[in-house]
Amino acid sequence: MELEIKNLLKQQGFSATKTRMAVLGAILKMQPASMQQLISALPDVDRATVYRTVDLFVELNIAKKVHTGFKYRVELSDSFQEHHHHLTCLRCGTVLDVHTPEIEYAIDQTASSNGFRPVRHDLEIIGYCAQCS
Amino acid sequence: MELEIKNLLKQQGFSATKTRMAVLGAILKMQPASMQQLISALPDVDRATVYRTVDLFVELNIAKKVHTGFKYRVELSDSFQEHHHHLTCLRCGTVLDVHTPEIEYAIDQTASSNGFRPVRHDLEIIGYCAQCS
DNA sequence: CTACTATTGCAATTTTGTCGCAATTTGTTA
DNA sequence: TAACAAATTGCGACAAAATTGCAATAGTAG
Repeated sequence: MELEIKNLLKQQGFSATKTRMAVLGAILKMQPASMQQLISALPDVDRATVYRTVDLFVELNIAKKVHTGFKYRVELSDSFQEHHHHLTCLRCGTVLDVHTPEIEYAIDQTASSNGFRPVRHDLEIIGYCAQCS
Repeated sequence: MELEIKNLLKQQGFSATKTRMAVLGAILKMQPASMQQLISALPDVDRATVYRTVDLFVELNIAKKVHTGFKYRVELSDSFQEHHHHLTCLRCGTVLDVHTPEIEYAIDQTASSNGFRPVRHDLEIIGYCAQCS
């Protein structure tokens, strides 16, 4: 995975620097990761650089920003892992990943029946997990 | 609508002040409205008051925060208008409201099949509208 | 190795959101 | 309606989050 992305960066004319690889590593390890989490996990990388690197990753479609609760978090884009949604627990904060064809289908149907051509979508489900219910 | 909410406020032990009604009016007119939009639309209301008022509305389930693009916006809660989702056009910025039972059903199914008790959800569809496709 | 370009850290700044408190407004009671 | 108590608001300071310009550094090609 790291190698694949390293090549993608070079291919697009960007360097696969240690710093960028460090940010990538943190995203891989913590996803979905908030900016604050990434920043604290990378004490040797400047805050501004973390922001700029994440923005670069988003532009290159390596990562994407999703919402869990009321702030966005960063995770690998759908090109590098299966498209999925998050179930966020209000009590313990656990984030569960789910993939459901039915939801995808319903979303596409709804969009096209409105003459809308969907590019992407973002679904966030908030509630209580099995343990906290 | 304003009257209904005025009564709800009083009923809950809060005053329906001019300031609060002004914030409500701005939400009604601009929804979904970003905090910055609300703040600029209400030059005579202090920034802190706008935040406090929106928070109060959210607590009382008069308004809710939703995501369109990458910051949250404020709109009336589902108690005062039909639950819906947004189709946001990348080109012209139009936001289309849609309501689809199929999506709701699929979301509930997915949540419960994971032992998750959903409280609310937020779906945002990004793409191109009929005119801009 | 040298020279050029991209990347990074740093510091300053902007934007966003919060807090305590004094002043004002609102609601109540007489 | 006058006056008091409680709720609400504005103000100013502050804190946190995000962005920017620029100089120093690291990466890359020849």
